[in-house]
Amino acid sequence: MGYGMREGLSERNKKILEAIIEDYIVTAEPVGSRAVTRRHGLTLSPATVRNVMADLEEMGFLTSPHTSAGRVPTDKAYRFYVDSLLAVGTIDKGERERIRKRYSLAGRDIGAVLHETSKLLSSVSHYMGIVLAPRFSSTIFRHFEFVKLSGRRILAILVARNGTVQNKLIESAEELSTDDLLRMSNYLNELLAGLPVSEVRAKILAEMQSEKVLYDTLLSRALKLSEQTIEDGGAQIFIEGQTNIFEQPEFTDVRRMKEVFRAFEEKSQLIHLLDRSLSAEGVQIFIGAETRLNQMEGLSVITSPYLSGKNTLGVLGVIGPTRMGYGKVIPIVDYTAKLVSRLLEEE
Amino acid sequence: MGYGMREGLSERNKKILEAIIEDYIVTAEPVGSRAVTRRHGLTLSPATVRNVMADLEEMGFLTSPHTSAGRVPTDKAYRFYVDSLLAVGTIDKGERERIRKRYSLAGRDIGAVLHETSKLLSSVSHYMGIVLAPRFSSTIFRHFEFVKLSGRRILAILVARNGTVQNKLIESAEELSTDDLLRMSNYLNELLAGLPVSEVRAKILAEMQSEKVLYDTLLSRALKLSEQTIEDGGAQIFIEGQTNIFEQPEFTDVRRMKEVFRAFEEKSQLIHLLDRSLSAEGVQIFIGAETRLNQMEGLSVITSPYLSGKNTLGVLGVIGPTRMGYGKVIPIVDYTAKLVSRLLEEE
DNA sequence: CGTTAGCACTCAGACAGGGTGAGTGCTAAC
DNA sequence: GTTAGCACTCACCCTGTCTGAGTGCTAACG
Repeated sequence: MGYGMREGLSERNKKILEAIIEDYIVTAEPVGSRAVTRRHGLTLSPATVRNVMADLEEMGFLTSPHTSAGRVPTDKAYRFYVDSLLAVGTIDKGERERIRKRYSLAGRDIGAVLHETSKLLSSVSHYMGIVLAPRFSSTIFRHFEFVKLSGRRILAILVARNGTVQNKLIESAEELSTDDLLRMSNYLNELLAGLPVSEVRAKILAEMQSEKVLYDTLLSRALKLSEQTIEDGGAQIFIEGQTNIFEQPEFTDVRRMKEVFRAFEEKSQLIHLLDRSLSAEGVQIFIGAETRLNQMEGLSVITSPYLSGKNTLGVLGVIGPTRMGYGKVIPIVDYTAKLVSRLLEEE
Repeated sequence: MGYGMREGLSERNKKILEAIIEDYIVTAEPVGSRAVTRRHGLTLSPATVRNVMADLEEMGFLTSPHTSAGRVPTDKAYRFYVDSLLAVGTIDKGERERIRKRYSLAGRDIGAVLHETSKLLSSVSHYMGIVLAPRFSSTIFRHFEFVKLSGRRILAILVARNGTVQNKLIESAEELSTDDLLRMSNYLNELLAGLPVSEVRAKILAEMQSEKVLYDTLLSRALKLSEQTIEDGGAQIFIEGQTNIFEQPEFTDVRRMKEVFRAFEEKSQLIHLLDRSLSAEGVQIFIGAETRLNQMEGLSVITSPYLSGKNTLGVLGVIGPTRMGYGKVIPIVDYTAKLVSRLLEEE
């Protein structure tokens, strides 16, 4: 047989595997030995290719849906392809221009930028675009404000330096005057200035113990209220272009479709997946089962974190079929992540 | 023929039409003459029923998909059914209890309540739940705040009396001190106190002309900035349970499904539809083409506005197949609308 | 005259059989 | 090691047949 050490593929075998994968990516149909010879002008006969294919199947790179169909790449094949075979293209200039232009409208609002990003990723890749927004707790505290709505109903507003806002309705034990609220705000603003939001809670709890506060009911009340306000609102996620998967032939089956949509209805799992790639550097690729989500069979995820300075803020990416145009999508995700990073840089 | 004046259906014909519709609602399959006699213990022979069915078809209440299938109700039939035949059930006590309980967790935050509502409508009806949130412009002004983020970047925050918040990032022409911003906020808060948000813009424009302002650059700047802030953020809409339509046999076809999901991806049309029923009183029903959305073929919408006092705030409802359990869903929508109204009452 | 039984007719859907073509694995020759 | 040749497999398509549900019409009935 034509391969040397275990799992080491000969050059020729790699070429053939690559041809099969790329053929399958465009046709979405099992690839036969004949098709492989036609494509990529391999000067081999179909019979030879068949021998190689049999080997590749044994090694777990290919399967055939039934005896007389061609071969289909497995997740393992895609993994190998992405790691060793794929020449990641560069994003072409026109495309880059188009992407950049889309942002000129979005303005500076971080939410708008991220929403636009997910739409953009979807429309450029023709798959689904996803963006995990920065956790509020990863921002820097900027401003606290209590607004009295009526009676004991108070709206607490928390502003971060990057312009994101979190607000919560709280019901205080007794009615407070506007003046009291103002003083409370001032106190908290001073106390918390410049702190990462993630540390705010600890700071508040610490302060509660301090002598100064123990004897000042107003301050202690302020702390109590603010403590109620701070709660990570949960990760926000933008998913766009879900209907694009209707175009993918492998999902024309209603059963599969159902599964996929169900998976996206419950976003928490997806968030979990994105969280995992939050700490990674650069583009990450999850193929099929590697996502560790069982409803994601047949789907791959390409992600990249985006940052501001050297702080990782969130993750963006594309979800598509495992049979995805990796060569094109990877640079898109990469470029977009860098662009978003730049846009959010100057806080 | 057995019917009197034009379009006036004899009692018997009504009974038969009703039987057909109700049969079709549960089976989702064309109803044959035989099936009609079996159900509802009509003491008629199939042959007689066939005659009646032929008449009903001619009148536009029924169609047959092909010669030897049974009959299927048309939109017109559902309309007639809903208007004249349907005995609207009452919502049973257990159900009511279950619904009420769901809200105990949601707290008072208006966004949370509405989101919960759409989920609830979906899960109780087994169709899709929709909620159109109140337009921000329909709220009462409560508080303005400028927060300086960095350099010339300012976050403008607008709080309404009901606790909703709108914020916008603006870039001022020149750098302003925190003090300046505070004075600007105070000025605006005084100026706009108690105004409906819809009138705020006009007020600002009017004030810009006043003498007092013309000679005070700070004030005029404040007005300019605030004017940039006020823009109706567009209607917000919650849609939940989209995957429920996978269960409906008439949508197992991938083509149909695609259409429906596409329709919901572009929400503006849906918003337009809900806007129309905003001014109506009580439960409204749109059957198929009555929605005036062509992708909504085969779907009906049941809506009801919810209010606070006598101010209409928004609309909520259910989207399901025309072949929907109207008798059950109508009271659910009605009850939920009343409940939500009560929850949002005490601002 | 409305109602009904009977009957011929229609048509979608299920089923079976034959043909086709793409593709395979094996073997023997190059 | 490579390739031509060949027998074989199997999904898919096409076709024809059968079945059953349902219809419309007509003639008889109370």
